[in-house]
Amino acid sequence: MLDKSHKHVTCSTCMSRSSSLLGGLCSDEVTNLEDHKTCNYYKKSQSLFLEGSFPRGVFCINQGKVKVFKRGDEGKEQIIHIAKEGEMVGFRAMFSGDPYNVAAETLEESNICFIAKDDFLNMMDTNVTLRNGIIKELSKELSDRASFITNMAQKSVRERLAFALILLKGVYEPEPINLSREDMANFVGTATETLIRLLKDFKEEGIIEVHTRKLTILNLDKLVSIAGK
Amino acid sequence: MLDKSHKHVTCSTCMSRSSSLLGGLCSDEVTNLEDHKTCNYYKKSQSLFLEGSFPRGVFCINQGKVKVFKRGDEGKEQIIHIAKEGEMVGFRAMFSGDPYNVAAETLEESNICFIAKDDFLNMMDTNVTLRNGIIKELSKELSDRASFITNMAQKSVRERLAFALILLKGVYEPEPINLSREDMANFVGTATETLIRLLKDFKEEGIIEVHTRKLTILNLDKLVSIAGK
DNA sequence: CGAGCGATTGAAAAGACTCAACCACCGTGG
DNA sequence: CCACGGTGGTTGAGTCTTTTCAATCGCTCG
Repeated sequence: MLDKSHKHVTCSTCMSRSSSLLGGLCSDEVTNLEDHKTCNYYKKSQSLFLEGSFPRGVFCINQGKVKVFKRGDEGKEQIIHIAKEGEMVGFRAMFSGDPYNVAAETLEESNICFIAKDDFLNMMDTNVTLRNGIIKELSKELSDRASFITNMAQKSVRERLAFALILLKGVYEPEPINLSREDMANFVGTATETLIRLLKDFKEEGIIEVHTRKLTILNLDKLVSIAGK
Repeated sequence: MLDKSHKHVTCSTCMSRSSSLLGGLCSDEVTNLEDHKTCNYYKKSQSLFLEGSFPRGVFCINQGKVKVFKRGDEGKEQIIHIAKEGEMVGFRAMFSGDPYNVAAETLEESNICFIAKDDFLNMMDTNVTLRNGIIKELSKELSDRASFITNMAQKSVRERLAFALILLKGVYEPEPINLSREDMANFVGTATETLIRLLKDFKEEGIIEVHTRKLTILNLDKLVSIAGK
């Protein structure tokens, strides 16, 4: 069970921070960060920010998972990314000055800290490591998305599902993967029914194991070979 | 016809530079840039860099067009972006330290300058405007790609083609759009035959006009309404 | 003039989606 | 404690879009 006291998360001892983009801060900076950040407990399915709204700061996930998604014409979500503990969410639009092009929402109960825009930009001005980390992170995501686009355009749903499960294995550590069928379909980019049928195939092929919502990968190698390059 | 003398492009008078990310340089910096950059004439279909190679610097397009693409499992190209005069190409991987995840190749004869990695990174260190411009650009592209992914996942080929033509209108200014059917298909993310059939539909609906390879948009509004949000 | 590549067309097959119905689990209130 | 209602999960059938494969056409370059 999660600690619901929002006062309890301190940056200096935060395991999520040390392995994140904010891991390179000196102790003064951490103290300063601690003074300026706020921390909140979120229930499942709560919104961090909406598409079209203007960014007021960045979110640091201390515990929990967050989906970042965009809605298509008919309102169907396309999940672009699933963020876990240690990741930061919502900083891209802060730099461009544009409103958010995506929305973010918790997938489970979570502890998430918030750093206001000005504070964060100040840190970036003074801390070269942080700045370079951010630039590197943006570049990496850009590269990931080029692959995502190519997969979406060229792979079959079966291949994409295999690929998605491999990614999800990294997000849900330790397993099992615990995601609604609809969210999983919206991540893979397919209809819920199609996703369910393919999961069934994988189950029959002994690749995965399923208990209600919870999914465990039994044969990663096979998934890798299905997913392709 | 293009000027094939690679010595002829000077940064200080370069119209492509002034409207680009490098528009904010002071005159000292421009002089310095001029000393360090090289400029080359490229024929159609020449490679700027390959997927998997390591970045040695950035490319500034003075004249011409460049496709940025990634190959899928079966070698089919997915075009991620088409860059025109004034755009810079190939800087993302430079920051992440990884090899290129995409390749770039000229679509027509082009004049393209090259700035070595160290020189560019030095400029970024000293010039806040440039640095912020880069961060902003990275963020913007990230946002574009979120939309690209969503379109790819949720729109029909017809809708995506309409969307692509609108984008291409912006790249090919003045029209006509002049792109091989295969490249266009690889941009839309479909089979060449499907693309051809849909172009034929658009032609019959009076939306576009086609002369061999050259394509002009007659009814932009209709394209917009087909493309959707 | 001929070779070759890109463009085009047709026909058939496959993959994925939609729609509709049904099931199963879970929390609620009687 | 159990019936009820609701949400999310599952299945089946039919349809439609898109792909694939094969063949033809037509321009351009040597």
